[in-house]
Amino acid sequence: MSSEARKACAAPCPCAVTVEVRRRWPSLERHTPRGAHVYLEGEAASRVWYLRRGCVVLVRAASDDGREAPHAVRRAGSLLGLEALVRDTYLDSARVTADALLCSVSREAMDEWLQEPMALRAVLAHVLTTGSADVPRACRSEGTAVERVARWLLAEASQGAPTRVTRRVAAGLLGMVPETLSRALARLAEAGAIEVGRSHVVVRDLPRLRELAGG
Amino acid sequence: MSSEARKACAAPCPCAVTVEVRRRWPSLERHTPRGAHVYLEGEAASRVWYLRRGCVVLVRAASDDGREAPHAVRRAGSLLGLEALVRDTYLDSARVTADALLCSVSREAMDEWLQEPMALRAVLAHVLTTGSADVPRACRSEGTAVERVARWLLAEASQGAPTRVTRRVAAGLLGMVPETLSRALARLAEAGAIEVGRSHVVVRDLPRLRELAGG
DNA sequence: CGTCGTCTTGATCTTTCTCAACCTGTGTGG
DNA sequence: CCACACAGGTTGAGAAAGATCAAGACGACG
Repeated sequence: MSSEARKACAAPCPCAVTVEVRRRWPSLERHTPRGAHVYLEGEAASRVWYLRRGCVVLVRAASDDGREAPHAVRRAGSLLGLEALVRDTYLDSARVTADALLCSVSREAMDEWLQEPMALRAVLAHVLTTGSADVPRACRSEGTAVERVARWLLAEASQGAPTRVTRRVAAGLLGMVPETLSRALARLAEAGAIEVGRSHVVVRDLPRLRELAGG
Repeated sequence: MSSEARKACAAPCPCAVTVEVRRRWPSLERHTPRGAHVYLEGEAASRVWYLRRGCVVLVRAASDDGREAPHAVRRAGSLLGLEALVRDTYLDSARVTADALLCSVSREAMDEWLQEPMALRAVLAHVLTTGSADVPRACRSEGTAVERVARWLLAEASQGAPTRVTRRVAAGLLGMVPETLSRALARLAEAGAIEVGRSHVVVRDLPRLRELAGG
């Protein structure tokens, strides 16, 4: 992979995968409404999806009490269900949180597509990049709730597109309950770092936010 | 990737990467003693390593207070520092926890090696597999300390080779302090599921352990 | 045999979870 | 067009889990 290609992959979007997919995949697109599931945890992993538009959250059953814990957000330009290449069942459920435009191929077609060295490289780069960009480990030893939320907001801000997820999902990503997230946001707001509304969060004072995220 | 190749990749070891590496990489091996670092977080990502023997833990600085949080264990047969393919610096530090036998190649050589479709596939499979096999998210919403420890022990047991890591590292992986891990192990022991010594943990009653991990 | 580092155990304190009530914007049906 | 139900969000008080601090025990190693 050339240094140039590496840079292209690291860029938020359009990344190499997008380019490759655009060029190669049959344009069998499907609109999927908010709330719908793309695939379910434990289901036979038979297809791989490409998310052209919208937003999808990956959730995994927390335990047998039926609750679920979201653990990653996938935005436009992402491949979903890649575990189909190495496993027989999906590891998590993918739920649409913002109306999505998806195209998919069967595992076999994906295998075939990966005969192309360029495609294979693009996918590898994609996996390495998204894997490392995921939400950092969410546990108490990573700091207090306020610090973790501040860090998450910083990561969001640096990504450009604001994540449109509900409080419940955001809290899940951060490993806390919605109430705690709400309180943390309130603290950050009263410190003047952000502005919080029922349905929006805007960063007001970036240095201050960084400061609150720091220690 | 054929169904057969997929199965081979999913197998614990030797996986496709091992086979490929054995065949292709120049056998420039280097012994690295326990405690040494393979690479450091933030360092220029110039090489990729293959861990032939031993055990390595990946740690990431928790915050600016100097503490570090381990977030994954890599055993024999793993590739280390793959972020070199998509980034300019390493995302975490790799520290040897059991005397290791490593061989490494420069980023450029790795790029070149990846010209081989087989190699590329093996690496993709490897990344997808290890990525999904990592320790599950460690946060309170994933259950109590006892449950998380029980789950971790089950995962360990199913992997065959017992992880030889210190309590400190194990606790870090699970997102708790060593004291909490110690107490959780004591609880599991008094429930008869395991036997705990200063330097060993043996599963005694698998069904009981599963039960304690469950809800 | 003594020292050091790791592990364990106990007491206390902080944080977050839980449960409950209340608020607010949205959508529905009369 | 308005009343109403409803889901998602906020806020408060109490409980529980884990972190912290401190002391002691065990094992490795010189």
